[in-house]
Amino acid sequence: MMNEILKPETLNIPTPSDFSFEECLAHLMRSEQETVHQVTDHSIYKAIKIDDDEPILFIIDWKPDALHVRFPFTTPSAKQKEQTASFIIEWFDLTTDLNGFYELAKHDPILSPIVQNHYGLRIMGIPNLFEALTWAIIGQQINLTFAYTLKKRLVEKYGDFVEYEGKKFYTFPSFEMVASLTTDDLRALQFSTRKAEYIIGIAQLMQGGKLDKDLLFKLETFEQKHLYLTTIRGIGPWTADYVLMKSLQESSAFPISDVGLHNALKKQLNLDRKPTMDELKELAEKWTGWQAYATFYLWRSL
DNA sequence: GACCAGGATATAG
DNA sequence: CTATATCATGGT
Repeated sequence: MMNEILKPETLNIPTPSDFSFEECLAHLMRSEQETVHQVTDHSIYKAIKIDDDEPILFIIDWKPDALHVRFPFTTPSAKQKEQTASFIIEWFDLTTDLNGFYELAKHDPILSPIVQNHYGLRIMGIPNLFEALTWAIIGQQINLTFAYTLKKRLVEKYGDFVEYEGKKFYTFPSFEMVASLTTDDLRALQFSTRKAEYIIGIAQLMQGGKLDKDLLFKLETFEQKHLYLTTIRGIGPWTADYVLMKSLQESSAFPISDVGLHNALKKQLNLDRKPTMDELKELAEKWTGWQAYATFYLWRSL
């Protein structure tokens, strides 16, 4: 049909009934310095690479009950459409059934009000494993504002981009690119020497085929994945949990030492101090299987 | 001007 | 094994 040909390439991705696009948007808009996506007037703009090709830009809008995806810049192949769809499904964690978590939260005085305020929020992931690892390492022990500054410098210097309507849309730097850098290259962006070593080391590990998502997926248990990650230099318990939560969709991942988590609990429990490790463990017992969602909602409460 | 940031490691005791 | 210094710099 004629208008079938003229119709721009689009993609429709159904969303669950308890999905809140606005809550997810609020998460994506939390930093002015974000460089790997942009939100304008309730539309999300993002560029990704598929098969190491040129970046593909897509725009996501939401209308009940689906995400509508446009490709303004390219006419995507069937494969590109398919990969974009899988990326978005992972990004918004659309396959997780949240009923278990919401049921649990009803009986939890800490989570209950947060879930009410942010109902429909899903864990916004970082499907790209190298990006998740790098972002976690950047965020170690520094405030989020500075972390975003460092990420912005890295992305704008070593990422690729496409231009659309006068704006640049960056993809996160590839591990191949970062594997070829020296620590001085990252020191120039004000990374600490240690973090530069960690990030380049991980990039080289990935380039050598010794670390990727498939490899982690093949490990049977959560503990095995966690152990595999923490044997890598620069990846401690917090980073492993953060990455398992944001990139591997492990709902049991629990960055228990996270400062933001501590501050959120301090606020919710009206404490004049941060919770102790014993208190954290006791609270989290009720969250078994949903620690990642409990953490993500607590972060949101800050 | 301390002190803390979405920690991890190297080194010392 | 546990304790402590170190990292780089922005925000408070």
